[in-house]
Amino acid sequence: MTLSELPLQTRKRAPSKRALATKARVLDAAETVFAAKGFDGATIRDIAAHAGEPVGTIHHHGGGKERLFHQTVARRAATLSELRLTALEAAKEGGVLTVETVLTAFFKPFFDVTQDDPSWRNYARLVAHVSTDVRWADIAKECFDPTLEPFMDALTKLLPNQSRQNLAATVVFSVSAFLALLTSRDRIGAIGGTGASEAEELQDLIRFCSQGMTGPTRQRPGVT
Amino acid sequence: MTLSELPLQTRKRAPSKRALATKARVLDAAETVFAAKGFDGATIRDIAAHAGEPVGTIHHHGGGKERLFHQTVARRAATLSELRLTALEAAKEGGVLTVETVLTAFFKPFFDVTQDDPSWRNYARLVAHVSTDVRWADIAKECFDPTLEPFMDALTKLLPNQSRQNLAATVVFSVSAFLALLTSRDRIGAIGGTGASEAEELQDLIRFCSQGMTGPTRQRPGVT
DNA sequence: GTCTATATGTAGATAGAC
DNA sequence: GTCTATCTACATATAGAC
Repeated sequence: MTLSELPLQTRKRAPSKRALATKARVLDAAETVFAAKGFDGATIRDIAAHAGEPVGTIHHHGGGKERLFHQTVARRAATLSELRLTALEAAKEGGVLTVETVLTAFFKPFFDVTQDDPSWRNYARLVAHVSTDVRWADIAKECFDPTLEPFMDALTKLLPNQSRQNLAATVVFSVSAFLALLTSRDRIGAIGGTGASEAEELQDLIRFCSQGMTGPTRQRPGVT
Repeated sequence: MTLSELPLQTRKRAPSKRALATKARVLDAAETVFAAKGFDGATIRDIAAHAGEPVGTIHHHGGGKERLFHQTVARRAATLSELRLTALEAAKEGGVLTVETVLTAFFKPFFDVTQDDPSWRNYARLVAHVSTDVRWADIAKECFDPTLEPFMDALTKLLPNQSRQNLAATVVFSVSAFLALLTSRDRIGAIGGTGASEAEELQDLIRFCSQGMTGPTRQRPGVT
């Protein structure tokens, strides 16, 4: 992934308002198409058609397919990280920290924006692609791993008897379950019959993960 | 997915021994390449090179890219299903059924073959692709969902107070966590430091999921 | 910055000799 | 059944006019 490690922007003159709007349209279209078809299934032409722009414009703003993909993933990552860290801070100030409140701070902000905004739902599919495919490990490391650390630290304090390895495993399990929730609600419905509300399913997930981490035989450090 | 729903074989004359060997080589190569690069990233030429066969032969035995993919996924699915159902029967006969033993019967057979045989590890990556991408929902339904039902039934009996919806959700969470374990061990290691043994991580997973399923859960009025 | 036209490569698929 | 040669389509990318 050499290309993806290059800086996303080489500093030039400040772009015009119109140019920024075009670039936003390009990234919006790229987000939609990459989310729907993955990196290999998506084509520049497809993205161009979605953006209502000529093919050349996609290359001009995207700087090649791989860099365009990287930019598309990175665009919302900072916002997402901020939402999560803010939620974690709020949880810390709001009272006793528990495994459930930490997991809620991690999951709920992302979940909530996908409820309000369809483009964030697309972004969730994109994140699932990045997390699944080993080719994008560098992008995942850059965009998502840093945010994970404060949460890992909080969980480590709440579960002092667990090995770091076991905790890391359960966190990875939790994140993959979360992405499954964001991307495969239809599948849950197919197996279980008429679906529950999305909010209920988020509660199911948080309970599942926190119980998985603590377990009935271990002492819960606090009460919600 | 019209093509994938077509029967995989239209009955012809029995193929020669040599032809069967060639077809096996084709499917082996397809498995490797599809697992590594996904459906869109893989090319027929790439598969041909891996198989040491000319391009035309891949088409002859594969019947087009989509049918080849379908065949590749289906080939090991029956074996996998049998391993799992046998393990479930053995667990039933072996003593008291618990959530842990049911999950073990589901996870461990697949996990074990990936330990013994690298081609099964490739197959695990392939299964992850199929489970992730909505395009292959039909293939997943055909190859994997039927096996899921006896396990769902066993879990339903063990957790009678849970709604079917909640159970379905936790099963989907568990399966995605399992696939994460099979495909992203490196990632667990990256977050948690020097990794535990694979067997330990399977135990972590089974404990995580069974604890996640038991304990207080969402219940619904009117649901048995 | 934007758009048109085009260069260059490679994809999936097949026809027909062996 | 196996392999060669080839068809057609479309991919990424760029050069250069506006």
